[in-house]
Amino acid sequence: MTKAQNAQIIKDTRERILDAAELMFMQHGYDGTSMRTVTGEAGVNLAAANYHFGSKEALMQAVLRRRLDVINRERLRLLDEAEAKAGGKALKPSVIIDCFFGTLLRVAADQKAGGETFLRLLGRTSTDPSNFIRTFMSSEYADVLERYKQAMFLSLPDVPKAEIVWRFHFMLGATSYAIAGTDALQLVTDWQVDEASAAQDENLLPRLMSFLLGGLRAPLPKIETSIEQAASAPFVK
Amino acid sequence: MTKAQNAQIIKDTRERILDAAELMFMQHGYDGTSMRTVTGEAGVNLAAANYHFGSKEALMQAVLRRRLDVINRERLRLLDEAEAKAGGKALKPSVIIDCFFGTLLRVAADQKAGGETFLRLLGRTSTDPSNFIRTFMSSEYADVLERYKQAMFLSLPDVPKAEIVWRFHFMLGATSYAIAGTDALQLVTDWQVDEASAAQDENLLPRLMSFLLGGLRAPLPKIETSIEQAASAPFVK
DNA sequence: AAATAATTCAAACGTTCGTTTGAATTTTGA
DNA sequence: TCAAAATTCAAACGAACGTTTGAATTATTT
Repeated sequence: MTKAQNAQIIKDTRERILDAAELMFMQHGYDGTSMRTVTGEAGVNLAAANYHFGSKEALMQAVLRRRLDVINRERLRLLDEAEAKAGGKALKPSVIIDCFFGTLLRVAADQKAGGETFLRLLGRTSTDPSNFIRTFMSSEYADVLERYKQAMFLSLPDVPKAEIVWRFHFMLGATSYAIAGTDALQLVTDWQVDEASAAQDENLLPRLMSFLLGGLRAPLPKIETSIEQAASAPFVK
Repeated sequence: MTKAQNAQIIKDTRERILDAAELMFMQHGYDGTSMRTVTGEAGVNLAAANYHFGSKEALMQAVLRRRLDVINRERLRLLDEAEAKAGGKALKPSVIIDCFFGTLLRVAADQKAGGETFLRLLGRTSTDPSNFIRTFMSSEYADVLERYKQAMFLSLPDVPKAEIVWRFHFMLGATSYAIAGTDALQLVTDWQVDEASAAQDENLLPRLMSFLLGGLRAPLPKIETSIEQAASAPFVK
C-alpha cells in the first residue's frame, strides 16, 4: 500500500485528534473533557495534541473552525445568490431564514461523518460561559451576522431594528437547543435513551422552519419605553 | 445583637454557600467551578461545602432545587387556578404558555437576590451534557411537564401531539437561550460587555411571549412520514 | 454548669489535570 | 543515500482538583 492510499484510509494524526475532540467535547463539554480522553479516543500519543494544536483551547477552536468556516461561507454564498436573483428587490424573510438556519442543518447533515456530532456540539457551545469560547465564536460569526442583520433590516423595513435583532436572537436559541439534542427535561419521552435522535431527524428542519417563521411573523409586543410603537406596524410583514 | 437578629442579617453558612455556588456555576459552569472558588466567594472554610452538602454534585442539585421548587409549584398552582376559572372549558394556548414561561421570568425577577443569576444559570444548565444534571433536571420537571403537556393537548385537540411537543421543545430552547444571556455571537452589539442585560430586561417577557405564541400558532409543516397530515388541520388554533 | 451535639478549621490525602521534555523514530528533500 | 526536518513516544513536571481527617471551637441540651 502506497503512502497516498494509506493517507486516504488512515486519517492523519491531526484529523484523528479533531474527530475525537469533536466527539468528546460534545459528550462531556469542554471542561469535562481531558486531553488524555481526546488522545485516548483518537488512539494517538498524549503529547501529539499539544504538538499539533499548541493548547487545549486552541484545539477547541480548531474543532469549531473546521466546520464553521464551511457553513458560514455557504451562508454568505447563498445570500449573495438570492440577492442576485432578486435583482435589487428586498428578499422575503423566509428566504433569509432558510439561508441561515436551513444551511446549518443541511450542510451538517451532508458531511460524511461527524456532521451530527458537530451540530450538537455547536448547540451546547452556544451557551458555554467560557470567555475564550465566547470571544472566538463572536469573531467567527461577526461577518455573517452583520450581513444577515442588514438583509433582515431591508426585508422588514417597517419593523424596528431592535425587534428584528431580538427575534433573530430567539431563533438562534430555539435552533441551538434543538440541535443540542439534549432534551434535559425529557419532554420528548419517545426519544431513545441513547439520545441519538433530534439532530439527525430529517423532519427537524421543516418543523423548525415553521416555528421560526411563525415567531418572526408574530405581532409585535407592546414595549413601554419604545418610541417606534407597535400601533404603526403591529404585524411583521 | 441577639442570635435571631444576627441570623437575619448574616446568612448562615449553608445559604452563603448556595448563593456563592449559584453565582460561580452561572459564571464559569459546573466543571469550570471548583469547591475552593465557591467557598472562597462565600467566605467560609473549604470543608464546609462537603460538610453541608456531601459532594459537589449534591451542591449543584441543591442550588437548582432551591429555586426550581418554588417556580414549579407556582406553575402548577397557576394552571390549577386557570383551569378552575375556565370551568371545564379548554384553556387558550396563550394562557398555558404564560403560566409556564411567564412564571419563570416573573418569579425569578421577583426574588430579592440571585433571581437573575439563577435565570442565567438555568439557561446554561438546560444544555449541560453532564449525566447527573440531566437526570436531576428531568426528575425535577417530570410532574410539571406532564401536567402542561396534557393541558396543551386539550387546548389544541386538532394538532398532532408530536407537533405540540416539538413546539414546546422549541419554546424551551428560545427561552433558555434568552435567559442565559450569553449572546455568544454578539448578535446584539448594543449590550454591555459586562453582559448584565438580557435576563433583567423588563421588556424581555413581552418580546419573548410574542415570539413563542407566534411560533406555536405557525402553520404546521408538511411531514413526510406522518399519518396525521397538516391538510386536515393546517393551522394551530 | 456540665455534657453532648453541631459546626468550623488547618492540613493533608491521593488523583487528575494541561503541558513540557528530550530521546527515538519516521518522513522529507537534496 | 544521507543529513535535516517533522513527528511520535514514554516519562515527568508542578498545579489544581474533590474529598477526608481529627482536633478546636461553638451551640444546644440536660
